[in-house]
Amino acid sequence: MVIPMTVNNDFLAQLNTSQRRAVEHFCGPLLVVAGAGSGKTRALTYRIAHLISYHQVEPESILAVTFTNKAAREMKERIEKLFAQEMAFKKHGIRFDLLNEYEQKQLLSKVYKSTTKKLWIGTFHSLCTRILRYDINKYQDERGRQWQRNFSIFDESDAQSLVKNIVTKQLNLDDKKFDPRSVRYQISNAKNLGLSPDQYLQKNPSYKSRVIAEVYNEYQSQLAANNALDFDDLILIPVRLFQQNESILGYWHSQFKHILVDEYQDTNQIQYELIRLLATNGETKKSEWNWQNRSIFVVGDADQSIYSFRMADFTILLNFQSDFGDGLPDDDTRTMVKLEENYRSRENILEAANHLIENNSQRIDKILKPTRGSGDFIYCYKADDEQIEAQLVIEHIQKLVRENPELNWGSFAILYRINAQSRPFEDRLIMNSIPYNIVGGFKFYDRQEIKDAIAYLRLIANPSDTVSLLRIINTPRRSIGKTSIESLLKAAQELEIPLWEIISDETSVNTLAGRAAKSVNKFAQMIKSFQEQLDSLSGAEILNQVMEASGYVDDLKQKGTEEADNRLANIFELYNAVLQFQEDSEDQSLQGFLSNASLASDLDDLKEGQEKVSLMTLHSAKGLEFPVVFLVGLEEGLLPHARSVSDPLSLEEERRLCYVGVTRAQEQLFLTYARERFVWGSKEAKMPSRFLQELPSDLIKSNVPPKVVKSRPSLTTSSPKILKQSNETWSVGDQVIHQVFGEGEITRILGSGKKSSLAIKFPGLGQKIIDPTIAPLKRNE
DNA sequence: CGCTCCCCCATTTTT
DNA sequence: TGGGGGAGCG
Repeated sequence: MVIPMTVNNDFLAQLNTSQRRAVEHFCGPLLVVAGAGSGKTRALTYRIAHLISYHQVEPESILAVTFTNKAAREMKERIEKLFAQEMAFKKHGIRFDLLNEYEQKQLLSKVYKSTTKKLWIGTFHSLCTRILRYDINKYQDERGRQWQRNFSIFDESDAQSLVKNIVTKQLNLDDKKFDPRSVRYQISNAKNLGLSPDQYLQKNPSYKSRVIAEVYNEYQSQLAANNALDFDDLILIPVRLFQQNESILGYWHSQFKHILVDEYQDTNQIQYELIRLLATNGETKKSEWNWQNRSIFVVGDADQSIYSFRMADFTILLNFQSDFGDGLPDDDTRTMVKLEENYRSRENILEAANHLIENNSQRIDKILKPTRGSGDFIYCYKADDEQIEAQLVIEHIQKLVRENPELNWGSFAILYRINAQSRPFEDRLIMNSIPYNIVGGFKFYDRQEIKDAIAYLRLIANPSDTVSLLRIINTPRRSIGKTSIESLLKAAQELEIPLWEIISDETSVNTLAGRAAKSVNKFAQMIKSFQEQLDSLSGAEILNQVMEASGYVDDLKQKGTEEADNRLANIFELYNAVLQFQEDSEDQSLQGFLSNASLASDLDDLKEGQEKVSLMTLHSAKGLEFPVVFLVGLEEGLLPHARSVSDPLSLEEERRLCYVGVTRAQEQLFLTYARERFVWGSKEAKMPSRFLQELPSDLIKSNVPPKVVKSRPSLTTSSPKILKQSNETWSVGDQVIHQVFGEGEITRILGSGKKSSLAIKFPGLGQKIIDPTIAPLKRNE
């Protein structure tokens, strides 16, 4: 598809110099250091559009890796729109938004078919899944284990129970000494470093590691037996495959000519290895690299690296210059661009953010340069406990909505360190019937009935998936009891074949299952019939039919409880999700939907323009922005989290987390903390977070009298005035309580004598002129 | 053999 | 504070 160059000139004109350098980059390596709100998504999308329309790059040879599915979707949509705008001008000679709805849709769908559909945009996990659906059958691990293309993706709880079973049942270990959760974590970390069980043991020689390596090894065997992979394998296996098979690597290397990585600071070793292999074809000598018609373009911000618990390593970003780039100092380099202009937040917010992050030692020097006005103060409130904290925040939101027509519920975000903090806010939002959206916590796909339904689908798609089989063989009740299952399972284990192979064979079942045989056979027959129709029925049809045929729906209908009704509704919602997926991706296969479902995150369905207050963790908030942000629970032990305070590096990550929170705010930022808080059912006294002291005090208005009273010289142009009236004396900087407007601070004294009045700034309400002789004011101590 | 009740344990962040 | 697992009962 060829698009006229005139278009490019249009969109390039909207960019600043640095953005333009990034967008116009064609071949070779480039690191884009992109501060919060500096328009990095714009740089990414424009560059992709530019590659295609100006440099005539084939869309299918572009690989763009994002951190969330949502980011991937947004990027596709934005690129789609860019091209549609171009085409509108070219074909109809008018602006895209002036076309009627039908013409718009038609253009978008045309662009989708010709361009965006062919782009490889997605998360590491989803892109790797796509690669594995082609090539996993060519892979063999160090112990000869193999997988088939229809592999299942095990979620964290599947993985967890597998590990737990190995630790406690198979190896009979003391689960106090070998906590299954921590063992699982160790295994995950090993995989993220690219280590096999043996390599892990070699690197950490100790008794404990020997045991963990043993569990790891057995865990891999069980995954293979289920023809299943965990999240980490999705990336580890392509890397191993590329390392062991030159021609497969060669194929994908020549497929992906232009590689873009968003949130590069959050990549871990194995992801880095994947990118390195694809970009360089595995050639380690830098001098041998051929960048002709190829590029590696990464975008990131070390100050927003908040995923080290997932083995993310921002030194990978810090090393980009020496890894891929020219390694020259900042002023001379041609392989790095810094985006420092911030288009999101008010100056006061940026100043606070810059000030805070300067307390970190490990970073690339970079400041956020304001492009908007200074804005209001940052307000900081101390509450007695988490209930009062929530009340304060919600009342404030109501007040702001009442008094600012440009704000609606969707303008607000409440950000916290841990999910458990959400409850009091939720309670109060419900009490006041304010619509809200909570991201995280329990996910849709974690619900029992959804996991059951998915288990049916997984078993149909992948008969080796014994974990799924065991989940649903007697759900709903088919009087297939423990003992019958036990004996079938034992046979399968002895023969080292998947349980399904026993269960799907009538004779074997008759021999082993006793009275349950009839039920087992009937069940197997049902699953078989769906397996036969795997290619002829769509995912949605299979789901619909299997939920009926299995008796799952009838079972719930018969129960008739409110809970059962809810579950039915959820299953229907799942059905809608399959339909939606089929429509969006044009992928009708069950397989496609299952992969998508496994990799879906809660954040992905956070819809914009919903006019709902958003509640989420700081981690979930990355990449988002809101006019008004409440950063809550700023207490020692919470932010920074108690588990991080003893380690300087973790503490820096907590500070980055706080920085991420601060930089989400466009217009106004509120900070809150509680004096005491319920933790595990008992009240605990809390100290204000150390990060509060790291913010510039002259930008912050607090409801706690500061120890040293500082007035802002910039606000009082003349020498400080004092207003004396009746028996009260008022001066600039005084904290007051107004009967109607609440707490405020005197910012100015106007006039003199009888005619004088006070300018008082009320948090969130702005500045008001008040005559203290008419409106009673109280001093706020 | 399945269900319910009770006790104990756990909370950092997530693709 | 809630969910999961184990024990005991119907």
